[in-house]
Amino acid sequence: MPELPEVETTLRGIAPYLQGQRIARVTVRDPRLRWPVPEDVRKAEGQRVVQLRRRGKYLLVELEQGGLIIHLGMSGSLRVLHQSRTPEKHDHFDIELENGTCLRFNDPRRFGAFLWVDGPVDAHELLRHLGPEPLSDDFTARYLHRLSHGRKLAIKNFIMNGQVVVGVGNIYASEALFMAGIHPQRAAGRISAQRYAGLVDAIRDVLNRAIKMGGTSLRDFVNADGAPGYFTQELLVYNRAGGDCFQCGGRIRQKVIGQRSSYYCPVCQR
DNA sequence: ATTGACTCCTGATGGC
DNA sequence: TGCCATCAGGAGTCAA
Repeated sequence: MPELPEVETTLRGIAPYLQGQRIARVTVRDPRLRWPVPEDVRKAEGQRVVQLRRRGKYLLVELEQGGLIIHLGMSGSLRVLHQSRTPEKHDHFDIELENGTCLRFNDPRRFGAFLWVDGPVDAHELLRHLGPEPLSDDFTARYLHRLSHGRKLAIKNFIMNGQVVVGVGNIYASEALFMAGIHPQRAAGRISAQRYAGLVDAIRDVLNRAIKMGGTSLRDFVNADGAPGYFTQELLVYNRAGGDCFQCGGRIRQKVIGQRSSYYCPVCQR
């Protein structure tokens, strides 16, 4: 999926067209997503978009009364259409504005979500237990170090857990751990405060740079204009199994950790 | 409480 | 060309 940088890229791409505009119609063409799309989403019709925000990998559409939550899942994308286009396969829903602009959601794997929230959009249960935003001041080495105390799970799984920190998915977890020189399988509780400081810096740095490049497109991520992200060419280890480590010249390895492919340099990462 | 396995689904890819 | 296995960026849920 879209990880934090891809969701942020999507947000920045669609926000200018949505903020302050009035929603004319919500059309659900195929409600089969991660959870069936509720009829309630049509409560958005006639309402003005007060604000568009991101929380972790969730896009939040705050309306005058209630709001919408959109998650891109693994293969979802949102496109802004300036003129009408024939819906294609996997185009699950449209949010049409009074000014004629249309936001169209496509998701082949159907792991995405489109939900209605009564009341404040942040109050939804899905968002209740999320950890801090990695680009906020709440995300510190001290916080990570304390939270990891005594925990034996692999550091990669630890930082990919949304209750620990949001937005770090499989690609950027591998990248940040390489940058910080930490082996992805190291027990989270066996990493010093100092090394956590390096990891926090690495996570912030890789996410910020990826946002600047419009995200990573391995196969299907496209932004609101339908263009891919360019961070793919900046990846240091992800998807580079067998390639040379840019730091030591050794061989990049691929290993399944917690059911997900992980990439790392066994020499540089301990 | 913490952890790991399983699950949802379609599509791309590679081997034979 | 077809068939089959494998893999894919997420994350909720369940069982141990």
